[in-house]
Amino acid sequence: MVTFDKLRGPETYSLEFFRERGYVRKKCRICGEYFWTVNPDRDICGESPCEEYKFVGKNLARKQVDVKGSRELFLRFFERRGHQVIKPYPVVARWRTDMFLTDASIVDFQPFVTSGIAPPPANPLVISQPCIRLVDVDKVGLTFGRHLTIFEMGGAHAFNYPDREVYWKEDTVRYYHEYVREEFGIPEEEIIYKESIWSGGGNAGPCFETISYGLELATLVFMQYKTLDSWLVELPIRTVDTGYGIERFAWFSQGTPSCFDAIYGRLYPKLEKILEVPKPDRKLLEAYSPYTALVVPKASQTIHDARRIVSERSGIPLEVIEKEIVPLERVYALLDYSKSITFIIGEGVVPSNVKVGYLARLLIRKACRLLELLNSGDKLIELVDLQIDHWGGDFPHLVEARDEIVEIVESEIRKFRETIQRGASYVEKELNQLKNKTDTVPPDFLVRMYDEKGLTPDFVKQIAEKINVKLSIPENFYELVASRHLRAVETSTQDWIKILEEKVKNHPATRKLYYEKPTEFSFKARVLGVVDDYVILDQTLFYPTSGGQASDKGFLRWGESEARVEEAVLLGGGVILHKVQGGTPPVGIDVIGELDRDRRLRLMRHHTATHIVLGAARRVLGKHAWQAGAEKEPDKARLDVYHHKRLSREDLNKIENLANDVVASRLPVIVKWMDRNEAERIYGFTLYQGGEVPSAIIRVVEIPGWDAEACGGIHCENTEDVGIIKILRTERIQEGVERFIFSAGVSALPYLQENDRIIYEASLTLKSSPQDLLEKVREQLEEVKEFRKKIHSLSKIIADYRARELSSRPLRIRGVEAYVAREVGGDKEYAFMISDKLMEKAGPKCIVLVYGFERPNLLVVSNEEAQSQGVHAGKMAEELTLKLSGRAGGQPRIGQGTLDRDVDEEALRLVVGEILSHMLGEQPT
RNA sequence: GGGCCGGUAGAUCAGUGGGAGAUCGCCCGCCUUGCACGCGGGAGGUCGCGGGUUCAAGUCCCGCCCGGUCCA
Repeated sequence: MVTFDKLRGPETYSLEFFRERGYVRKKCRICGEYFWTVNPDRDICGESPCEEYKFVGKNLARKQVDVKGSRELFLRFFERRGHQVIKPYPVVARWRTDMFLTDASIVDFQPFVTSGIAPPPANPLVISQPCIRLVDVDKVGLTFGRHLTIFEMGGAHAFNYPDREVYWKEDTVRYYHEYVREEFGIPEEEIIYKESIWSGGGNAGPCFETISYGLELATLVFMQYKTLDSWLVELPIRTVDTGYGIERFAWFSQGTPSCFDAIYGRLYPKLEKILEVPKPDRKLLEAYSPYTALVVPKASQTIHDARRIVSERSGIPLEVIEKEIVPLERVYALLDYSKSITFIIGEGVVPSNVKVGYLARLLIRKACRLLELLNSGDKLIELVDLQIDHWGGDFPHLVEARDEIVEIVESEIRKFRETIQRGASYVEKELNQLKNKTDTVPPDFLVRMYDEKGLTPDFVKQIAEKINVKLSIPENFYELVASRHLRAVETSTQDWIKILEEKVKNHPATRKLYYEKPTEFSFKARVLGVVDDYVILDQTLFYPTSGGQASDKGFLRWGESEARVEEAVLLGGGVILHKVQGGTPPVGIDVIGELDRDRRLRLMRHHTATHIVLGAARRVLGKHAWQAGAEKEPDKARLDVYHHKRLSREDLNKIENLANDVVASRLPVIVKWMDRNEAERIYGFTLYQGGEVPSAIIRVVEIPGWDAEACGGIHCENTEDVGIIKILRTERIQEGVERFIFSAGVSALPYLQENDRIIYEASLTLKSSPQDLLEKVREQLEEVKEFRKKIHSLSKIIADYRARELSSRPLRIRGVEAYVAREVGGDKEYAFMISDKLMEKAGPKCIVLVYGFERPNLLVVSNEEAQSQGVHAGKMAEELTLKLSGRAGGQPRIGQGTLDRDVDEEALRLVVGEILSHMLGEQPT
């Protein structure tokens, strides 16, 4: 074990090669880092931000290359030096659970190769890997292309095993030196090697950052440690991890003002048509560009600071920068974002609010906002199209996926627009309300808008300015957001597994008979151990819960005894535990294991059906319909897939039909163990629908011409064995993920029968037939509506009639008229109709109605004149219930309540009279 | 996975425990050569679903469904 400090000494970096070439070790007077140079007078390391770019506008390289040229030059150079060229991996790192996007070429080989679980596809190898990094997403453009969210990393990799050394530091540096000398003609005094330590993804090692003319062109990493807290532990496999900046070499070779000119130079005419941003004067750019080296993407340097520094050093006034450069920077960022979007969506990522989908959404929204600033709000699709054209030659999968990419990006833009529109009107309303009450907007308003409506502070401010509300964005805005999300850390529920693993660690891995004899249902095995209720055998046919397939159940028998197997559990070390009920067998004897045959067959059908449905979903919905999760039980299975909109009835029918076509086609289900690299080569990365598979040899389940997945499950031998696939229902479990719940073979029967029963009984109840049921239900609903209307109009007629009747015999007390009635039926609406009618006449009056069939309800209404004389309807209602029964309450105009016991009209008149006299007596007029 | 906001007429949304509303759209009529505007009238609602509290729930509480959004 060593510490990071130990790596900092000169001995780590001192090479024979440097001695040969006359390199000396110097310390940079600006950043204080050590670097190697052949020029003993040099005292600046040359890397940004210590020095400005020295190559802009100059023709320093032996040849000029674009991205493709740069990539080819790099690959061929190393191919000639014994490296095998490997095709690039996806930018979406689906083979890893610890990261979403491929952000370096070495990621392709982590963790399986670098940790020794699987061999590399070749050794040494060379690859040009598209990488996506979103850490500096907001600074893209400011550095004129030194930072990109998407770039190609030229990786020359050698994996050094204890028994096989390929090459290490000396050759790595020699290769680099040769490359820049021979291919680009960079003179030795301009090739600087700066010492550094690289650390990431749990690994670390010393490295050289190579610098020429102020630009870091490559990083040469010697990965040889695992990081453990602050300690470094030696790895058995030392990995040469070099990253050559393919775009940076192109930029340097062309000497253009920005890296974007080098990448997209020939695209500008088309681009100007789309965005209408005039290209600034080349002289201005060449004067400005070198100083963008001084911009560092750190929080300590605000965008404003950066602009001021560049303005001072370049002598270009801030106003000119704002007017000429800033719009261009936005165009640069848009080029970069739209390329990232194209690549991510092109690999089937569905924008959402979770995981990698969230990153895709973030990029699309940032791009939309930038386009709005350039008054080209609706041009993202055109940019994406442009990117597909531009990169389609080198990455043909983008062209194949064009329609899907466009559809998904369009759908996401639409969602964003809706969010913005909804949010804008909401903010305006809220702010207008605030404006009436106070001058200052409370600080949590911005946070609330961001959290609840997804509106950024600058957007809210924009709206506020429109309606003349002053508002300032707090410096610590994102901290305020974060503080809203403080919560308890989730606890691990896997502790019991760890305890069991500890208890069985001395047992050998259980032999998996279920793979050797997937069609057998009974077996003989020896009992190796018993832990609590768990039995350990030397071999087993019981398939343990894994890969979403539920465990087998059955019996263990020995002598006259037997125990029920409730579940089989696979532990980390490969030991399978059989959880039994009804006693455990003695250790050392032989037992007969017998599977619940019906259960196993149902599980097999559901597992094969899951692969078939996934294949159908991918064909109907698109290649983006990756599996997001799956579970197979005996009675049903569920499959979650990524998709950007709700499944329609039509999608569902298509998928169900297609799946059953495959069932009926009698396709064999082929299971084979394959070398990982070979399987990836033949089937591609769609193998990993179920997530990462941590081994060199993987089990591939293939339905020829339909689906192939790395899968550990037990399957039918032929698709026809599945019987039938019935999709029972679908759910949207979260944004961008749809769930299919389906049942296969005999398991589907109870669901179908239940549906039949419901329809049958519904038909019977409605005195209809299953065929006419739908029409009958519609008719009945119409009828109910009609009846409602009829009741309404009849109520009106009766109410008017009753009102006339009542108006002839009011109770008169001190000039106030009281109309009292016990209505035999009616509802609240009817009672109000009577009251409204009676109230049409002038004069102080109140109305007391008891109505309703089952429970007597009470309504008291008092008009303004009566109220002014002291007749309070709410209080009257309350007092009525006190004298009679029940409870009531209300306001001066209206009182309502319920009586517990019925009351006849005469008694009611009497009580109302009493209360009214009392009320009027207290406040005599 | 966790947090927060929301779901009321075809659309956009008000709604304070006590009678379900506004605006636009739709239909009819008036005005007009016609259209738009204007005027008058009308249709359109299981207040997401299910429980609970209450004399009384669109409104308060709980659960579920659906949508939005932020964080990991």
